[in-house]
Amino acid sequence: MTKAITNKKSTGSGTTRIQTQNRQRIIDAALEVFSTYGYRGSTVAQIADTANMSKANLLYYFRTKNEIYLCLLEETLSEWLQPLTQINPDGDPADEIWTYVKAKLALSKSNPKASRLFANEILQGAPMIGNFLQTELRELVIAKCSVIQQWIDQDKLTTVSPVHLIFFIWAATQHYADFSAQTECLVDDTDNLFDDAEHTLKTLIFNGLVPL
Amino acid sequence: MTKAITNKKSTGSGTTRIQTQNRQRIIDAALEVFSTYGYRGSTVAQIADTANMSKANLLYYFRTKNEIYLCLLEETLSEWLQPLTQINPDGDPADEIWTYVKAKLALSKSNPKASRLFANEILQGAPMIGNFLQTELRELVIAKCSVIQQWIDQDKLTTVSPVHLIFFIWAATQHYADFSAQTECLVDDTDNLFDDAEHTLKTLIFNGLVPL
DNA sequence: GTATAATCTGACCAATCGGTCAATAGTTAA
DNA sequence: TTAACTATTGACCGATTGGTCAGATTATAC
Repeated sequence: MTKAITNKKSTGSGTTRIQTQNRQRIIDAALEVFSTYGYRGSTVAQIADTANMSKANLLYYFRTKNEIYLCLLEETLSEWLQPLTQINPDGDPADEIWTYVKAKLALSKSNPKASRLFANEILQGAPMIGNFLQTELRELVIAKCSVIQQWIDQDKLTTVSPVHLIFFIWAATQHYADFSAQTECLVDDTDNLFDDAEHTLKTLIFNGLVPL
Repeated sequence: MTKAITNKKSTGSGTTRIQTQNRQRIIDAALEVFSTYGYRGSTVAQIADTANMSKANLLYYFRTKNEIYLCLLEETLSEWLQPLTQINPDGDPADEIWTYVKAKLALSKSNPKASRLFANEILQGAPMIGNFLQTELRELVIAKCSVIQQWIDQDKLTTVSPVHLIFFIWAATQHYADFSAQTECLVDDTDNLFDDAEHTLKTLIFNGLVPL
């Protein structure tokens, strides 16, 4: 009953092997291009080149430039937000926050292009994911803010604005992906860049700059 | 001897009144457009429209799109970096750093477009200001890092990596300009956004999250 | 093998891109 | 007023944009 690997489409509603393969090649290329130049600054020809594919063939898999972009955003968004969902209200506040910071920092290191993709999208006023920000992301952030607020109420954390604490973590971690062209110019020891960032971040978040 | 206000160019090397006026109109429009769409995503027609000027006339004042962009970057860069130069080695460390943070936050509030202009440029790999980053900015950052390091050596600050501390301040402050499309979706009280950010930032930088 | 559907391509399209140019309109110092 | 220069424009250019399409090629099921 289960469809074997096949190229035929009409015999079922399934996706062929070549389709799966090529759509992924396109998405990979699109991430490369869109993350660097943003939506408007990228061209389908450039994406096709990067994917080693003719432009016409690319447009056989995705009907428009916009369709590629939306598909790519969707695929990447969940991965990017996953760490935030992992924050556990029942865990130790400092542990939970630090685990989150480390996860975000690791993502910035392992997938900087995803970070730059969103940075470009939001810089341009979030024309495509504006609705997502106002609904799904907003709900998630509100939920996690109330967790943080509870920790504060229980005197387990210093009094801060939860949402600004989250912004701050986003900014500090994604900075290393989004502005890597800059950081790599200014840091001597690029090998230990993320380790040094992690250490400095830990000190700031938990102890502050004032010596005890 | 001094040239009076004039439209004539041949009689001297001076700039006419209309030139000064229109070049400024163009630069203002270019900031608006480039900061939103980045260099490649922006068009000269769009800039001309924003400046209420015909495209041909715009290109009478700036010969190429690239010339507008470079001129705009140059005009904006010094303003953007000015606060960093103001850090005084002889001042009180905490005061100096906090003054810097407040100045950067104020700039993000008053001129978010400039922040987004640089963000776009660096996101795309700093193709135009790469050399500037490697020379002028690098020198300035190294100088200020050694100041911070001295403060640390004198036990006036907790041990952190100075350059990462600077990154951290840049990230946290510019975030509110670069990602305003996001923050405005997620924050309820947008009126006090910068005040709340300032307060949270102060707590984090100087006290950390762990209650005393 | 062969029929059928999936895959791929080059040629092509209208619209837009950055930029030029000759001609026109406006300004200014005499 | 006028002569000389500046400012402005619409029409236009070749190149590139996102996208279409008819037809060639390839893979698969039987």
